[in-house]
Amino acid sequence: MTPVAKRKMERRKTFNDYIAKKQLKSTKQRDIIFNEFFNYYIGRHVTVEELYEDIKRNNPSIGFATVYRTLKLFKESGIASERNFGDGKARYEPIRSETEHHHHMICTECGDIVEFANMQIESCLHQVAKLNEFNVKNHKLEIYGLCSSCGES
Amino acid sequence: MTPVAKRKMERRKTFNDYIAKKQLKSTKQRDIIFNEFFNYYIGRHVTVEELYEDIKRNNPSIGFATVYRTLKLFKESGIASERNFGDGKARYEPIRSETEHHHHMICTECGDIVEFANMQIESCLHQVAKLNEFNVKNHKLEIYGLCSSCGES
DNA sequence: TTATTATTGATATTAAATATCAATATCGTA
DNA sequence: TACGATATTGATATTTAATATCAATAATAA
Repeated sequence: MTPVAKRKMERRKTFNDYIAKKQLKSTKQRDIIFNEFFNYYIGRHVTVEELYEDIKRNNPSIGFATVYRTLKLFKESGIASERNFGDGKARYEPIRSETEHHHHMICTECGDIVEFANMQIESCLHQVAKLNEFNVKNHKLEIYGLCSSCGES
Repeated sequence: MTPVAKRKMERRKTFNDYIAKKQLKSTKQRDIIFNEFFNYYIGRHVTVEELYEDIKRNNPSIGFATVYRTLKLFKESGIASERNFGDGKARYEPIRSETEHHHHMICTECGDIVEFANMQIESCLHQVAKLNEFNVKNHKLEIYGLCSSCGES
């Protein structure tokens, strides 16, 4: 099995476990949204509206509210994360790995998003938290500026 | 002159310069809001609504829209920064120094905000940006979790 | 199969951000 | 100091994303 396929199965299991634990039900709509989101949006940052428009093309009967609620469910179950890049719209992104925590550079000119990970930053940050006796659950680092295409760096 | 008083004058000058450059006008309302914001909200993170309610007590004639617009002006002129801690409301904070860039740890239980600065994180981050030929204009790091009072760290 | 309970989709509501606009204040200039 | 051009103000309206509501429907356990 390829690593990608393996990861896909893990996510599905995590989601199923969450469904079971919370005594929720698995539905056709959730399956459709799951597949669309995790097949086509790895490494991307999609708004509820965008995903809804996308899914509607092949599944016209699915409602906006269902997409909205399902993305929240993905987030709650730990297989997706919610991002906010300052344009007033929440964005959702599939979590690729349990361990790797990545961050974003957002170009304020063209909207392009570059992802990066940096172990040193991670360790500094946990050190700072430890000093303050702060129990870290989550963290985000966003760099705003001009990407290589838009500005002389 | 104390450092605080000096900083106050610098901010005022920055703001006046911005006003002049953009051919805006200086008004009583802007003065009132300026004083309230920079006298009482250093190190704090105030919403438009909160500042409006505060100012209204001594200046009942000032409108919400004016407070809203003036905080935007502070931000544009570089003397305040806008923050968003995930509760859907924009918060404004006076910028204390031109050089020091600080970040936030937000307790998801009690809402308490602890500020911190870390040179090593700053330099890592600029290094990453340089590698990607990304021209940094701004950046934010937020750590979410439980503060020392709310959770066993 | 049935009873129970969660889900769905359409729509309504909420709340923050922002736009509108007539009345008014500011400011450079005569 | 008065005038005219222009920005500002404050009340209110509008927009928009997020969320709540609810009757009809689908999923699951017994």
